[in-house]
Amino acid sequence: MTQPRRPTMADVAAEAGVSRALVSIVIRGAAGAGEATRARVLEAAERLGYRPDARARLLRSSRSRLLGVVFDITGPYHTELVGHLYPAARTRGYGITLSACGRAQSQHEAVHSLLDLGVEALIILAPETPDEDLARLPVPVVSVFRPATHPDVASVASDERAGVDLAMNHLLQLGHRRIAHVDGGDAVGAQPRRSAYLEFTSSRPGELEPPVVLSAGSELSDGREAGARLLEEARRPSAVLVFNDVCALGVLQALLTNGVPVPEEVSVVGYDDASLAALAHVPLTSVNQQGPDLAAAAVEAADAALAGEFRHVLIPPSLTVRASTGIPNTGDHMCEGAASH
Amino acid sequence: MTQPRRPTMADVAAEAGVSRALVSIVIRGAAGAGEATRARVLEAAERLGYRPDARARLLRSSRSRLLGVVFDITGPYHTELVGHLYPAARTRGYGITLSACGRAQSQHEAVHSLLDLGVEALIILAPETPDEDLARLPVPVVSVFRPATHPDVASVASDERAGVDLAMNHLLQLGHRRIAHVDGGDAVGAQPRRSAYLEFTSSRPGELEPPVVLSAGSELSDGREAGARLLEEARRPSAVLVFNDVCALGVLQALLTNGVPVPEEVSVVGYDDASLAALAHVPLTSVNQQGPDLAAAAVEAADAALAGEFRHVLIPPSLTVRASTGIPNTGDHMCEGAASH
DNA sequence: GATGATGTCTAGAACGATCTAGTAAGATGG
DNA sequence: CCATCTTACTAGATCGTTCTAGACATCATC
Repeated sequence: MTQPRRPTMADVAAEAGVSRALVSIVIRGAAGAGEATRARVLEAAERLGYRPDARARLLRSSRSRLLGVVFDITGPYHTELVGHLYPAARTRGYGITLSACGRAQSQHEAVHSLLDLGVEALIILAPETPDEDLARLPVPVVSVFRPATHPDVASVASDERAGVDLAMNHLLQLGHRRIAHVDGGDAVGAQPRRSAYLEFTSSRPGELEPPVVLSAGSELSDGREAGARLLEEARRPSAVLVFNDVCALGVLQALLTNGVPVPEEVSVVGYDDASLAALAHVPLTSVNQQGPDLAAAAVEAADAALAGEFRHVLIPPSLTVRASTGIPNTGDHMCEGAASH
Repeated sequence: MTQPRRPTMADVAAEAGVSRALVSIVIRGAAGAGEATRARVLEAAERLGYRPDARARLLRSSRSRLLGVVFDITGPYHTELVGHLYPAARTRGYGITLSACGRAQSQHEAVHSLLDLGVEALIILAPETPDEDLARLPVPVVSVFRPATHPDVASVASDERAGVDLAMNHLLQLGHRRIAHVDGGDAVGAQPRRSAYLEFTSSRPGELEPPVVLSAGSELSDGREAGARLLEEARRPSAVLVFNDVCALGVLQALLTNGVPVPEEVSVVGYDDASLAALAHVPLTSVNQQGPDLAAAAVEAADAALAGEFRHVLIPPSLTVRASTGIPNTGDHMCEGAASH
């Protein structure tokens, strides 16, 4: 049971018959070592099973090449994005440390626990803190999902307007004329999606009927309630664009349990294309925010921010069409399906 | 934009007019400082906005009181448990560092990145590595979800047998006599649930019909296929216990899309009581693994393992009854009309 | 008054890496 | 042959903590 002490650089140096400093050079892959000794040091390190100690490295080095990621453990889409961040960071030579926030740990606590570890930059998913406070942090910050307004805060977000346009054009081409929106209340991303919806509908007075916004939120229960209210509308919309997938699932439940078939009577479009979108009873058509692209852009933005350039990136989304959308069964449409991109 | 250097212990020491060592004592809350100076040091630290540097602390101290948590970012129940681990660790004076595994990072890599950081112990959710390899790691390991067989690996898991018994007794009491099991293939936890099911059914030959096991997996598609096969059974079971909630959702979809109402024709029980169980079209009755208890036990097991005691804990689960289970409407021994709506 | 227990505080050496400055040896050039 | 540049390497300081050993009072005990 006595565990042998973990080998250090000094051990490798002794094994290879060189100085600690040279081992450091070789391990980092830095210039300044001869080809023969480099091989000898690497072989010694291998033989001893040496791994650099992250604590010491973090403490001493000026560039730790470590990115801190703050995510909300309760947000289903957050964890998906975190999964994409690992490869994105790795290919750019960065490491990643996570800190989760949620009921037990505030975003503020998560941020500071990462700063204490000496991360070079922070990637915060859906930050709650105002941009100006983020700008005051001692390391550059990349705000993901929420576009930043402050010049010293970088941001990477999905192009919400483009996403809404994709969904609305899809419904329009299917022949829908009366399209409602179940919004996300004050959740991150709700406001831009709502205004994109309003602008889309009101800019096409000939093609589309006036906007119908049902105020909801990001939870399943919000969707259920909104779905119930949708059914009470005097002239029921033939399609509905919902704030996100979880909420859309609620709408779906409300419709189906009230005997309104989807998509025959009402088409439903979700947002996020989270894994549960495909899991729904009627698989959801949903706007895909391109997680891998968002992740790659976030790491690149962190890299640029470390060089002093604060980018503001918008990633164009795509639309994943599944079974929850179809041609409306009522009235004056027909043979609209001709248009395709 | 010039960020002021982060204050160190030396700064606090100078501000309070004491030595660095004393500041260390006060900050750690260790014994050996006078009441008056303790207050003075704390006030100086507060004034400068001092926060201890985790890197240096980790590097130097023998007891870092840091637990490394390895979880699978793609497992929906894993992230839920991670959320419970934060408060569990905090109340016991531990900190937590996460490392995710998944497509981009193997469990092995995740483990070693945490070891490089100097964690005192590892909590691994559903370890893939054999126990004997885990026992050889330089820090104690707590295996969560998978009971350990090795004496030098601690483990905390849900009592699968008790969970299956809860579900089966529930169905039995509702009047079901022919109960099938859709299993999880080779997923973690599948084997004990399957054998608990087999034992339960075969130990009650008078009350229950012989076991029907449909081999599946942990994915939605596995559930869909198993659900389709269930409908082809010569004598269709009136209830089915499914490996986990995701898979149960698949079964549910297969049943509903084939016009078999749940729970009127077939009752469905899931496992995990994940948040999506309540999100289903027909909310799932599911076995709850008591996440907060599992998390608390995992941290306590890590604590005990650090003291040399390797515990093997089983947490008793509970059953959350929702709409997917009900009285069977066909029965050799029951009247037909009883269960119809 | 010597002796030992405290209780409070400090100097300085770790921890294991990186970084700065500098040395020694050989190559290049006039 | 001397000056200079490059290449390969090393000694020792340094990052910000914790830890060990000990100093210096104060106080009780013999």
